[in-house]
Amino acid sequence: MILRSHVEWALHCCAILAGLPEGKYLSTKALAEFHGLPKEYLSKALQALSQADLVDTTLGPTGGYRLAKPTSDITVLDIVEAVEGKARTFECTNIRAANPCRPAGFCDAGPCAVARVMWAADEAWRSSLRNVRLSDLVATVADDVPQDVWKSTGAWIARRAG
Amino acid sequence: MILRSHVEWALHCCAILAGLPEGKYLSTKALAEFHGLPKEYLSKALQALSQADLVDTTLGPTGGYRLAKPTSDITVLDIVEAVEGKARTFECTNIRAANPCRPAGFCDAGPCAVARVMWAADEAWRSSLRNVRLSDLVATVADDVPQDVWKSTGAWIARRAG
DNA sequence: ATATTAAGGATAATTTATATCCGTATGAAT
DNA sequence: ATTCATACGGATATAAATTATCCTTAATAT
Repeated sequence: MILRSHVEWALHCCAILAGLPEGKYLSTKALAEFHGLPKEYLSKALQALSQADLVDTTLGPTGGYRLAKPTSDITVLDIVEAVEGKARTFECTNIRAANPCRPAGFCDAGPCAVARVMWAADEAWRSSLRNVRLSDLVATVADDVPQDVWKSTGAWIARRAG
Repeated sequence: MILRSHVEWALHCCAILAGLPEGKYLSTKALAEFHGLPKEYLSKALQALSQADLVDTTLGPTGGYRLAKPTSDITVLDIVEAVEGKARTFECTNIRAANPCRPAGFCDAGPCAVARVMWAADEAWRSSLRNVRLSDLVATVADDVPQDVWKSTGAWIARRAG
C-alpha cells in the first residue's frame, strides 16, 4: 500500500501557495517547474484541491491557483483527502459471511471485528493528519530552510505570480 | 490507497488458526473453503505469514498451518506487516530538491517537513495496530459471534484439522 | 507406492497509477 | 476585436501493482 504521488505534490504545492502575495495566483506551470513535476499530471492534483474548495482558481494569462482559506483553517488531512479520497484504507469484503457454519442472518449485526480494528487504525492515521494545520506545516518548513533560501524562494514565487 | 486483500485474509486466517486444537494443522484448502477464497492465491498470503515466523507449517496429508506463538505474542501489526511489508505508506521523492533557488547541498539536513508529518501519521497507524494482540481480536470475535455458531465453527475447524 | 500438502517460480488477467494530448471556455493584455 | 495564457475536463496511452492461475518440486502420512 502506498499513497499516490499526488499527495506529496499537493502538500508541497499548498505550502508554496501559502507564500503567495495577497490576491495573486500561481499557475500550474510555475508549480510544476518549481518542483520538477509533469505539468499536465500535476494539473489533476490541483483540480482535486479546487473541487475540495481548498484553493481558488482563475483563468487567463494571470490565472492559476491560490489558497481559498487561511492556512490555519486547512489541515493536512483536508489536503490528503482531497487528492486521495475519503475512503478507508481497509476495505472489508465480509469474508466471514462464507463461514460454512453460519446460520441465516449471520453478519447482520454490524462490521466484523477485523474491520473494526483496521478502521480504528485508519482513524488514528487520519486523526494524526487532522491535527496538523497547513500553518503548522509552513512554520516547520520555514524553520528547516535557511533564511536566505527561504527569502529567495519567496521572491521567486512573487515573480511568477500573476 | 487501499490495503491488499491479503491483509484481510491473513487476519481472518490467524483468527481461525487460534481455534485450532493443540498440535494440529489446518490446510490452505480448508482455510480457503471456510472463507470462500481462491486457494492458490490465499496460499501466497499464508506463505508470507510463514516467512514472518508467525505460523508453523508441515507437509503431507495432515499438513497445513498453525500459529507459531501464543496469540498474546502476536500483534495485528505483525500480521499486517507480514503480508503488506514494512515500508512506509508515504514515499518521499524529495521534490523540494528541485527548488530553483536551492544552493548546493540543499536537503542534506534530513527528511523534509512534509515527509515528517506523513511519517508521523504512518506511525500512529502502526501504533494502533501494534496495540491490538491476536488474543484481543479473537476475544472480540468470540464476543460478536453467537455461542452456537462459535461452537459449531470450532467443531468445523477441529474436523478439518490434521 | 500413493495421495496430499507447502513452497515457489512462471505467467496471465485485471485494476490502478501515472502521464500525455486535445478541445473548450474564460479572462487579461494589446 | 484579436491574441494569448490559463483552468478544466474528457479521451487515450503507458507503466506498475494487484489478483489469480498453473505447474514443478520436495516432504510426509497412510
